Amino acid sequence: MMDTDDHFFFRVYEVVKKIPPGRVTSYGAIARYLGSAGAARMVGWAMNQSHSHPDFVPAHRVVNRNGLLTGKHHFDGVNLMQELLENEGAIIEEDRILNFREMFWDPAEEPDLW
DNA sequence: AAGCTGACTATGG
DNA sequence: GCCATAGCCAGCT
Repeated sequence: MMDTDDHFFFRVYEVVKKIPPGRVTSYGAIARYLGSAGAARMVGWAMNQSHSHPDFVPAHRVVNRNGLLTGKHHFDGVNLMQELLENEGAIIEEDRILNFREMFWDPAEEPDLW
């Protein structure tokens, strides 16, 4: 485990930045990938602080396990998150990604990341 | 220092 | 399939 602790947020950003356009993932999937299953809430917190990260972090591609845009209220515009996702091919209705299952991207199943 | 909070999730009724 | 409950972990008050 080494330095995973201090770099937890950093690692979260690294993973989020690797989410391909047109794909989305969940907080839990990221936490699990980082070896901290159950730290899904921390991933959410990391997103909350993502503006502090020097690089662009596509936080809009991270939603909860139901494909619900739980973090939309944290974006500038109320519908900014939704618009960004729709621009990438997501079909959203009432803050929920209808084709979530089809867009889902699990970092733990991506050999390229390892 | 102790308790609350939250961009979560899994489980049971 | 929807609602309530309980773990979860780190930051914030």
